[in-house]
Amino acid sequence: MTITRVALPIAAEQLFDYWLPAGVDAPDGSIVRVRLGHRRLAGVVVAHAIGSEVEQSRLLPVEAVEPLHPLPADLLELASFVSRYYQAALGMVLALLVPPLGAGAAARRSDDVAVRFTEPGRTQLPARLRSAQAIALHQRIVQLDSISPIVLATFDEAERRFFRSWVKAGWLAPAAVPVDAPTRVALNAAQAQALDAILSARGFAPMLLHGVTGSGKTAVYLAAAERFVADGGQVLLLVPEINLTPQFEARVRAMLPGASAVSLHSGLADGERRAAWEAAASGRAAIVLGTRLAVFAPLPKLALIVVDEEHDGSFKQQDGVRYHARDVALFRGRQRGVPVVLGSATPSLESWAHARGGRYRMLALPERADPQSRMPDVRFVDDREGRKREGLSDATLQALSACVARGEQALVFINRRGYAPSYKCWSCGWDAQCPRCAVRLTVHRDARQLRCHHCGHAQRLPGACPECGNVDLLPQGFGTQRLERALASALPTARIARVDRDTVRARGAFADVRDRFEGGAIDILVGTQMLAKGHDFPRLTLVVVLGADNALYSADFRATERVFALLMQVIGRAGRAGLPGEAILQTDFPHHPAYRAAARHDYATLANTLLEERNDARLPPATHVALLEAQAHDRAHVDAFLASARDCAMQCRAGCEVEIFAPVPALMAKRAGFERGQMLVQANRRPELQRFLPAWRAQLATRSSSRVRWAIDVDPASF
DNA sequence: AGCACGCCGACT
DNA sequence: GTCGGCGTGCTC
Repeated sequence: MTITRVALPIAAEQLFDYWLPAGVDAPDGSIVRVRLGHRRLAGVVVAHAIGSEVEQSRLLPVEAVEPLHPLPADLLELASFVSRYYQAALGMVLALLVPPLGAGAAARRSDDVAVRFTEPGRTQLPARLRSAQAIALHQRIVQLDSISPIVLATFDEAERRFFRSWVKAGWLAPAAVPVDAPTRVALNAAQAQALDAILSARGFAPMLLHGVTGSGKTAVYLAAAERFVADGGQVLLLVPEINLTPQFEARVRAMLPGASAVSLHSGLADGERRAAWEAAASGRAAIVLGTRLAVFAPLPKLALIVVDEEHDGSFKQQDGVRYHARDVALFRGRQRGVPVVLGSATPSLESWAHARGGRYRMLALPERADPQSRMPDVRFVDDREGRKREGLSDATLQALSACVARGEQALVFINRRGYAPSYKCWSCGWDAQCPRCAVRLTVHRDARQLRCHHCGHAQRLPGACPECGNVDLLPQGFGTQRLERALASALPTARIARVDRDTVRARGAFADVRDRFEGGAIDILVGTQMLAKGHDFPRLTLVVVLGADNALYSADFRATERVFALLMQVIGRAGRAGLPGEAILQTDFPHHPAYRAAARHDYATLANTLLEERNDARLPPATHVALLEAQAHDRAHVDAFLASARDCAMQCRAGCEVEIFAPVPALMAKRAGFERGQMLVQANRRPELQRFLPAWRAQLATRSSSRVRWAIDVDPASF
C-alpha cells in the first residue's frame, strides 16, 4: 500500500500518514484533501513510504488530490528552510505556498482586453446599469475614449466587475486598441551602469541598488526584467504594499507591453489569486509582481528577483510564520542561482552593512533621473518658539498659502489619523485609556467617539472626567482630522482633502482622491504615511511634515532609521518635474541627526553613524536576535511562562554562544485584553542562534500551557 | 489548530 | 446530586 506523508496546517511539528487509493497519483508536492479528526484539511504531500509507523487500521485515505501543479521540489526545500530558520511548523509554512483552493476552475481574467466605447464617452450610463458605484466609475472613465490595460490595472475588484458587466451588456465593446509602444526612458550613466551590473551577474548575486528618491530605480529593474524575460526567464518583483501594486502593474505593463505580468497579493479574490499562481507555476507569467506572499510563488524559469523598497517593514510578517520576504528572497536567489536586486533610497541597516562589507554588490544612483529636477530644500520650523495656530506655525501657513496662490500643490503629512491622539482632563490630569490595551484612545470628532487604533474598541466621547467629574476635557495633540479642519479655517480658499485609513476605507476611494489631486481639483492633501509612497504629482512643490518627533519617542530600537526613511520618502515627493520643491519640518528637535541628514539628503552618513551605535549597543545587525513573545489574560501566567522559558534557555544554552536576557514587558504591555511579555536571546554569530533555537523551542513546547500563547520571532522588526 | 476527555467549584 | 469551568492530550 502506498502511504503518503502529509504536512498539515497545524502548529504541531509532526507529519500525518494517509493511504493513497489505487489508481490515484500524488507525487511529492501535491496538494491533497484529508480528514484529521472531524475536520477536512488541505495538506501537502512531502514524502512517500511503503508502510507507516501508525497502525494500519487507523490510517485514513487521501480524499482528493487538488488539480493544481504540485509544489516543485525547490519550493518544498524553501519551505523546509523557512520552517527551520523561523522556528515554524513545516505545515504552517507550506500553507503559505498553497494557493486558495476555490471550487472548480479559476475565473479567467478579462483584464488584458482593451476596449473602446461603442459610442462616444459622453454617453449616459444606461438606466438599468446605474448604481452609486457604477456612476462613480463612469465618471472616472467617461472622458476616455478607450480603456487600455494600463487603466484597467488601476481598477479594483468591484470596478472590474462593473466593467465586465458593461462589456457583457454591450455598452462597451472590445476593440483592437493598439498596444502602446513601450515607454522607454533613456537611462542615464549611473542607471546604465547598474543595469549592466545586473545583466552581467552570473549565478546568485545579491545587489543593493541604492538610489535617491526620483533616481529611476524602477526603470533599472524593468530594463533588467525586459532582458531576462526576452531570454525566456521569469522575474519576481516584490513591492511592500497592496496599494502600490496596481500602480506598479500599470508601469510594468507600460514599459513591457509584450510580457505577461500577473499580480499576487492578499487583496485579490481567490479565483484571481489562483489564476495568477497557476500562471506563475506554468511559466506563462513572465513577470510576477506582488507583496511579501509572492516570494513563495512557484517560478520554474526564475531568472531575477527584485525587492523594491527593501527596507520597508511590511516585508516582515508579524504573526503566524514570522518570515521576512526580503530574506526569504535572498535565500531563494541563492538556491536558484539568480541575481537578487534590493532597491531602496534608504536601505535597511542590514543590507547597508552587507553592501559596505562587500557581501552585496553596491549599485548607486546618486542623482535624480530628471536632470531638471533637484532635491527639495528642507526648512526647519522650531516648534518650541513662535506663534502657532492649531499646531501650524505662521511660517508653515504662509508657505502653504503662497504655494496654493502660485497654482501649485502641497502635501501635509502627519503620521496620526483621527482628530487628536489623546483626550485629557485639565483638572486632574486623567486621560482616556483603552480598557483592553495599554494605549491612549484617539479622539474621532466626526463620529463623536474615542477609538482604540489597536483593538477596535470605541466609545462615546465622555462629557465629564470619570475621575473628578470636571467637564474641562480637551483633545490633546493633532491628527489628520484636526489638521484638515485647521487648514480649512486658516486657508478658506484652498481646496483640501484628507487621505488616511478612515477616508479610504471604501475600495477605490484612494484612487479617486489621487486622480482628483493629479487633475488639479485639490490644492492641499492632508494625510498619513499612506501618502508617502507611490505616485508622483508633477505640480506638488511643498511638503509639510508635522509630528515626526512622536516617532522618535518610541522605545523601538529601529525608531530613528524608520523616521529617517519616512522623511526621505515624503520629502522626495516635492518638486519632481522641473518645479523646485520645498519641505518644511516642524519639530522640537531641529538639530536631531536624523532630521539633519534628511535635510542634506544624506543617507550614508546617518547609516554609518547608526551602524556604529548598533555595534556599540550590540544590537542588530551587529548581533542576531530572536524574541520569545508571550501573552495571556493574566499577567502572572505570562511572567511564570517567561521565567520558566528563561530557566529552560539556560539549560539549552550548553555549547551555544548565545546570551539570554531577562523577561520584560512587551513594547505594548497589553493589547486586546492580553497581557504581553517578551524575552530576548542574542548571539554574535547567526549559526549559534540557529543551533540554540530548535532545542529551546522543543523544550518550550513541553512546558507550555494553553493559557499562554507564545511565539518565537527570529530577526524581530522591533523589541 | 480544534476538539474531546477529564477532574474540581456553584447551582436548578 | 449535576452543570460547566478550563487544563491536557490526540488527531494519521
